[in-house]
Amino acid sequence: MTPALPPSPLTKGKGRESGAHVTPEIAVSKYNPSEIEPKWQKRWAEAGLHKTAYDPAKPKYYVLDMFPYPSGSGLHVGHCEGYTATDIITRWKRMQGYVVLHPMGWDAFGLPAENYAIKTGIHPRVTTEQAVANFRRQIDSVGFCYDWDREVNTTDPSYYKWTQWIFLQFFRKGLAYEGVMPINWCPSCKTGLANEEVKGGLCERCGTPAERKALRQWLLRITRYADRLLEDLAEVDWPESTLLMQKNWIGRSEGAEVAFRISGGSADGQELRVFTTRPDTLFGATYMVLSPEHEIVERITTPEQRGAVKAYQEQARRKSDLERTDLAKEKSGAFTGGYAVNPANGKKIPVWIADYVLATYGTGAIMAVPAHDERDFEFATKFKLPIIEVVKPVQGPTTLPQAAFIEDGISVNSGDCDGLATAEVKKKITKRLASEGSGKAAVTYRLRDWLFSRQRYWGEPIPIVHCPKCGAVGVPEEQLPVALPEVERYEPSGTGESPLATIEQWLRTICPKCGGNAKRETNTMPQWAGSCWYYLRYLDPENGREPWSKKAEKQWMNVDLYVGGAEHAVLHLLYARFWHKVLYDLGLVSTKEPFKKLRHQGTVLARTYSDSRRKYYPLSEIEFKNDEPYLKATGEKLQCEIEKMAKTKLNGINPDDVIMQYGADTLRLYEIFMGEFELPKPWDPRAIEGCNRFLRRIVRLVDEFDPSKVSPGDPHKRLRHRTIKQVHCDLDRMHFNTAVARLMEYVNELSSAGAVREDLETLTKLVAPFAPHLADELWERMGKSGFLLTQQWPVYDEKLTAFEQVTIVVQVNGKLRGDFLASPDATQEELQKAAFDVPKVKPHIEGKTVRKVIVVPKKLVNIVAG
RNA sequence: GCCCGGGUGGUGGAACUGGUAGACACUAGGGACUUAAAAUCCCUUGCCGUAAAUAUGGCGUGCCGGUUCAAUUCCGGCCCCGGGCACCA
Repeated sequence: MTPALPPSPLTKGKGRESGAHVTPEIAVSKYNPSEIEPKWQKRWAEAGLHKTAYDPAKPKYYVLDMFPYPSGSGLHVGHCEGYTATDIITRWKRMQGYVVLHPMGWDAFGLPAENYAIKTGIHPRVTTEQAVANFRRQIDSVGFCYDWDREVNTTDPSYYKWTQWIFLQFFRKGLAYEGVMPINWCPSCKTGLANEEVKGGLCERCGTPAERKALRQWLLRITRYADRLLEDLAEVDWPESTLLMQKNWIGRSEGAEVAFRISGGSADGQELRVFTTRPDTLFGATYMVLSPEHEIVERITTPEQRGAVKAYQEQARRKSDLERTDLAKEKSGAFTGGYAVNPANGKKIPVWIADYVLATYGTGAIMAVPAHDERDFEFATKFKLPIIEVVKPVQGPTTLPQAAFIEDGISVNSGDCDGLATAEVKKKITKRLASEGSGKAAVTYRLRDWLFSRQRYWGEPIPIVHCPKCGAVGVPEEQLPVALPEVERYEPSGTGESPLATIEQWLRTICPKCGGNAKRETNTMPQWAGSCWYYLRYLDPENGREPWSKKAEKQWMNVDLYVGGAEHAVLHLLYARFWHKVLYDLGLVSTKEPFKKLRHQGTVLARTYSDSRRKYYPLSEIEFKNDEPYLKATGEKLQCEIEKMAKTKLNGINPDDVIMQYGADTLRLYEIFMGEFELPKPWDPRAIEGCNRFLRRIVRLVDEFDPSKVSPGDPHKRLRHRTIKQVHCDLDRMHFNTAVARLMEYVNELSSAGAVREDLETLTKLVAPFAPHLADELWERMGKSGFLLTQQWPVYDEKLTAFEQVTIVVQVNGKLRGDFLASPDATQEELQKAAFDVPKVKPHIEGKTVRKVIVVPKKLVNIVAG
């Protein structure tokens, strides 16, 4: 029934030289990944196995990795973790009959290549090409099943032609506009930064403190989509923390806009509008604060206060973002001399300026309610401004006058609102303001428009022509792409403009509208631009007439699973969602959201070794005594920590080295066996060994297959079905580590108790998504033909996954005292009776009264006695 | 300061909606095979006791308290680590 297996190519391996004195019969099976992995990669490529063609007869699945920036240092094991996960899912889905789209490409515009060009004069295109080739080689060596026919590269003119085309659609809809405004400027990168790119006052990329600089810039009106970017988060299956970050970044607050009338001075009678989330505290507004940059400051300031106000404005201007955030603990400000009237009670209140009020949020002005806002409280205390309580806690004592009471409560000192609850007062006052024409309900967002221009060379040129007569004119679509010209030097020009501004020949052009002389836009797009729509280009990468066809979009969208680092939780994901919504409005895509399910891989950490001066050393310079690290050269004892992999910390692991030593299948297996996919986890070079051993045991199992060693029949039938079920369910939850553990248990059992053919075939199929090279090799070795990717994923029979007998544990007063075996169908009465008969249980209930017995079917019996 | 994650053996980590804590793996120790080594296989490995042959009692999931017959899991308070935000009115 079971045919004898042909001799294994696996048994050859290294043994070619030793073959002379080792007879095949007693050959120890060898697992030689360096032989079988290239062999199968070659066969897969020759068969075009990973090419995807849409098939309406099959369900579709779109699995996307965040495409990498091809850096010069190559792929690291952190990339491989996410790619391994999506590869496993892809193979698993394909075996289940899905047609799976799983592409890869390059986010290749960016600063490192450009900075390298500035240093060396080598064109970024050249370094990028080299880096891409290296990445490609590395990715292929891990055996990932990407459909390379769909490869995209954001720096390819045939790609950025469409990035520019999309920009023009934005421009046409009024979603891209020019503005001269103080922007975040990184003096080191010599370029403007979007709000999202400044972290704690520092440039996100290089850590240099950001400055303010007024330059002509392009902006995208992302704020117009704030509400939809928020609402549609309800449709997606994303990590809770990422959803929260997006929500916080958009920062919607509901409240009211209130108009205060200025009293006295040259601005007498003018309206001063503020935004507040607490209109209920209007009676407690005892002063107002404008941001130092507010346009009305000029007119409201009295001659006596002019000096102080000017000085304060100057001081605020000089403060960098860093100082405004980190160091601005102590409140500061200046009185303008002007007054405004509180519309609630007609009282005149002073108007101040202070930099704790931001020019860019709300209306750039606030009503200050020191009794119920911490910041206003602090400011009022410092400048001795009146504090009037208008909200009392529903019960218990208030925090005043020691601290502001910021909770909701019951209104006091608020005229006819006294005694009402905060929520009610908010509505009542807003309504009244509206009827008096001095206010209305309002919503404000923290989100700002997206600064979309960079003064850099290595990016997509913004396809705009500046004409003295017609203004900014979009480049006609048939003239796209506006290609990057060759330049002599890559440095930004002295004026802060991009190097493109120095290429006269390229710069000068004809206005598409009037035919007069005009100049090209010299700003380029930020790196995020290309990644805002790459997932759409994969659908139809060769299309020369349009960015993608409607048909392809309908067939493949949404992305069913998107995997990438959590560092993109705000930037890339917000920008891509924004573009997608604009494309939706243009009728170019049919879904509101691009990425249905999103998961982040956890960061891969590794040990670092540093001396007392915090200088890092590579493993090669370290020796271990009693497991403790010492520097070989000096014998100094080193400090060992577990940190994120970084070049500077010398703790990076190159997948090439792992593949050379253990093979790609072992690398893949270890990547996902390390720990839970979404959590950070340390790379332990020793633990890889276990994964390699596991694969070798599988090889032996097949190699030494001997049906006579196993008990008759199909002894592992239930275990087999249970294993299928568990692996399947774990993959569904992306719990790869436990799926592998289940496979290990199965292999352990088969190794000790022998296997039937069915076991080996099932095992090979189950292992295939994880270790595809080895699986295909074993499949062939078992006399089968074809690739496992085209085989059917094993199916389990639910009935057979149940145990024939289950262990029932017996507790007395919650403490484990014994156990017994029972049928899973045993009744509660039977279980209870059996529990009392367990010998070990008896002494614990002797002489006691049984008060209660709890029986949990298939699990336990708890006897409560006392 | 606020908002999220997370604290489980020597180590990485398991444990579905409360029901045998420590699956699976690594390390370490012991043994088998071998001329030897590697590989492989078997045993032990949370801690503390009693017994020391099979055995057996207690403690134990960051800390303190609560709910429950039963808590790694639920609730309240606190400590530590990682990430995000940081005057957003």
